[in-house]
Amino acid sequence: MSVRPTRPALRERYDRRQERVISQAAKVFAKRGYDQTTMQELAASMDLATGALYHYFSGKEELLTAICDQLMEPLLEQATEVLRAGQDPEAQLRALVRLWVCHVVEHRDHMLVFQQERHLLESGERWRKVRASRKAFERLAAEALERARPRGDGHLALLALLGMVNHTAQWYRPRGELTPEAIADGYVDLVLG
Amino acid sequence: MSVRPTRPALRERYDRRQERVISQAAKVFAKRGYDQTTMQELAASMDLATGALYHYFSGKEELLTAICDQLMEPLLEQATEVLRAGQDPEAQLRALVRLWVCHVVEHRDHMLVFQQERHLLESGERWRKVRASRKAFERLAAEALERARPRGDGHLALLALLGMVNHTAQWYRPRGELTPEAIADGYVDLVLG
DNA sequence: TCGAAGTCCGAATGATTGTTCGGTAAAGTG
DNA sequence: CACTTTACCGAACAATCATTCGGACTTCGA
Repeated sequence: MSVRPTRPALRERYDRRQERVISQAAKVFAKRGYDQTTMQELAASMDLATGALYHYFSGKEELLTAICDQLMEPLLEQATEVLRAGQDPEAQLRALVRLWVCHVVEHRDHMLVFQQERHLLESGERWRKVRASRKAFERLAAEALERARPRGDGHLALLALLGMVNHTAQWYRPRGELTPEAIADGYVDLVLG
Repeated sequence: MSVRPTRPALRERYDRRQERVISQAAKVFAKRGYDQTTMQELAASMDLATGALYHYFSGKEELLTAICDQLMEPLLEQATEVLRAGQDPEAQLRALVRLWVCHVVEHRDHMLVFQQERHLLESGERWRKVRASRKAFERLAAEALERARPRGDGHLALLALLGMVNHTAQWYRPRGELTPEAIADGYVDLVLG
């Protein structure tokens, strides 16, 4: 039941496989829905028996939080990095939104699952970390936007930007005409007028 | 099992109660999630026994499609109305977005349920009508936007607008500072530059 | 007022499904 | 090579929950 190996040689493999399970789960959950996906389906989709999943996770819900963590943590980290670079405000905002859109696009399945199960976030100790990450990221975005757009009410602009970027997960297709960078630039253009 | 009364005097009451059940279901589903809500909980939340729900719907999934219909149909109808009025392009767009935001805000629960269960839309005969309504509305919005914003690539602007407006359901609170009209105008300002 | 139609009850049911667990094979370690 | 840890299997279990259904009560229409 979800016990990380002691032996160093196995630990790496364990971690790698665990991450693969998370990604695959995100893919299946995104397509079929979290509740409508049975553990058996999920296991079958990665050529495992149902019991095997419990080597990597204590249960279905932990799998869900893992998906959210795998989504939010690298984003928050990279965003902090970008804003530390200290370019001029508009360049910072553009860099942040580019990073963000790229992340959404690369983690489309994670995003869709996250949005589907948004109602779980509203309460429950288990979700504290995810809630905190989301809030922290939104604060970074708010500050970057405020600096790049000093006049006017930034509040609605921020909400609009959040809407655009998050919504991107719903329509973006890899073979589409727009690159993630072009999308991000388009969004920033809208928001900066 | 979901048989509409023959007698005129009862038909009205039946329809009224059915609508109330739909709205209440939207509320509970939005808060707890569709799959995580049991029929017993749902019935209890409206002081009914579980069996009573099957007077109005043949099953849980029909309740879900009813929520989507109750959301999409009046919107599509009113939108068509607004665009038929034939003002100048920008006024048309503003009117449409106002209508749209108001609708989202008044049917917040419906919207949240709709978004949660978006993955069901992707396939299944049962969802054809809902899919068609959504597509029809998006087409209206696209045309209105195109007319009001003749130069530039309207494609990304449309997607951005869809994102903003739909996302509104996630943060809007009745006691907030922004009125639906102010929100709508803010969105249009962003999109028209 | 009478019979039919409608409304709702709520316990029982049948199917589904998350999770457990005893066992087997494989791989690391000394 | 022993032997311990790790990886995985997959049938069985226990719990949950959508749906059914026979009946009690109410309202309508004539």
